[in-house]
Parts: sequence; C-alpha cells; structure tokens
Amino acid sequence: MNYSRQRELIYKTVVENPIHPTADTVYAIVRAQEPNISLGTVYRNLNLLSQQGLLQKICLPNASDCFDGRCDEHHHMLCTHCGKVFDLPFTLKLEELKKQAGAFPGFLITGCQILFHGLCAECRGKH
Amino acid sequence: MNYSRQRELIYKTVVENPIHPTADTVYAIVRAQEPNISLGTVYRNLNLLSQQGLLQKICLPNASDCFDGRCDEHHHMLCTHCGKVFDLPFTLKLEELKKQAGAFPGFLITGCQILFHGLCAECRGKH
DNA sequence: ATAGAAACAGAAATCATTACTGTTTTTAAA
DNA sequence: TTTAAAAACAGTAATGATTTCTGTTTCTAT
Repeated sequence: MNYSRQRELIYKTVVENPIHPTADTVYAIVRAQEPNISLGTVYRNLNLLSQQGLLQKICLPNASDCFDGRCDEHHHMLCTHCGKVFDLPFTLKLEELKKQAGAFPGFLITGCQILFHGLCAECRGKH
Repeated sequence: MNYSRQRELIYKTVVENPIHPTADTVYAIVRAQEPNISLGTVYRNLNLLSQQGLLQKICLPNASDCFDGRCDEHHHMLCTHCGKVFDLPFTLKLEELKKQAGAFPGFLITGCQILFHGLCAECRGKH
C-alpha cells in the first residue's frame, strides 16, 4: 500500500471524528481540505484501511455502513430513534462467550461484533 | 395486517429453509409455487414480518440482508470465506453482558445482536 | 532520472432496496 | 350476500449506496 495524501486525510478524519461517520460524511469533511477528492477515493480507502485493520467498518441495519477509528476490542450501541452509534465505554466480559462459540465443532472464530440497540439518553428524554 | 397467500408463502419459505435466505433467494424459491409474485412483494412482506417479530432480519457486512425464521434469542456465525450464516447452537450467557450495557447512563437497551465471524468447518478444511 | 506500480478524479455502472401506479383481493359491516 | 374501504398485489420506475472503469497523476525503488 503506497502512501497518498488523500488516504492519510481520510484516515485522520475518521480517527479525529469519533462520531462513526459514513463514507458520505467522511467525504463531506474531507472536501473542506481537499476539494477535488472523489467519493470513489473515499470508499476505496475506507475499505482498504479497514481491511488492513486500521479502521473498523460497522454494518448497521437500515443505514449506511459507518467507520470507527478505534480498533481495540469494543462494542456499539445504536439508538433506533436518532440512528446515532455510541461506543460502549467499557469492556464486556466475552471470555465465556467466546469459549462457548469456539466449542462449536470445526469453526475457527476470528472475531465478534456486538451491537446493542435501544434508546439513547437524549431520545429517551423526548418520549 | 390482512391475510394474503403470498405473505403466507414467503413466511413458510423462510421458516422451512433455515439457510438464512436473502430476499432474492426467497424470491427464487417462492416463484416455483407462485410464478407471478413480484420481488417488491417479497421485500415488503419480509420487512413487515420482521417488524412484527415473526422473522428476524440479519444485517451482514458486504452482503445482502438475510432472514431467519427462528425468533428465540440466539446468535450467528458468519463464515468470511463462503459467506454462509450459521445459527449458534447454544444460548450465550448474556445476563452479565446486558447488565454492563444497561449500566451506561441514560440508555434503554431493547435488544442485542451478536455476530461471530471466522471460518466454518468446511472452508477450514480447504485451507 | 525513470519506469512500473499504485493511486487518483470523474463519470458511468451495478446492486440492493424502496416507491409508485393502477388493479385485484380481503374483510367487515350493511 | 352485496358492497365499499382498506390492504395487498404485480409490474415498473426510481433511489441510494457502493463499485467499477478509464485515462491521468503520483509514488517509490531502482
């Protein structure tokens, strides 16, 4: 993977904006500094970076994929009302869970994503 | 929700084919019995049925949404090589996990989806 | 320097999914 | 039973996210 100014900018944008931006949001932010960047470049690099393990791609129900600059093991909570994604601010105890999953004969588990859903504090206040 | 022959057929197809079919796969199966059914009808009903809690819609990375006729609490394993989705044949112990997530101030948790990924037995054999 | 590989911008294409339109089916009440 | 309103349908068009294509520019390792 060769260096490119665009890729660095895309990477920094995701890491410095911990709002779990979609490709389109990254594109909007990045264009302020790099007006001619193309949306295809944003998609290509977000995918490359997440394949390399430098970003995490998060797949959400009924919404565009979004990206997370945190790559340590952590999980997410989706507010089904406003659509925002939050990092859970603690480490879940997954050892037992992984042990159970690993016991399924023949499988080789390489990872696990956990997505809680519900209402965030703000949306909860409004209902 | 009124009765319709098409909806019943779509529902039965998902329940009787525990392969986690996509809308397109359901469409292909259903067309054998109902040649003029339209893809829009399949999508509409799969969404209705999962909103009603009669089916579960599963959102996967880099793939179409798929559907599961099992609606008890259970979780999935995605083979990153062949793309197949498997039901985990046991109940994970999520009480502790939910307690932790519920402790995040202000949030109201209504559900949780867990997706393991890795290699299934068959794909593992080939590598 | 320079040549080959990688990356780019911009545009077109693809794929999954949803929305629209006019017709048929269902349902509940007259 | 009719019948009228609501719901659902088929078929098609539209949308939105994402990927692919093409010709040009930028990196990088000699």
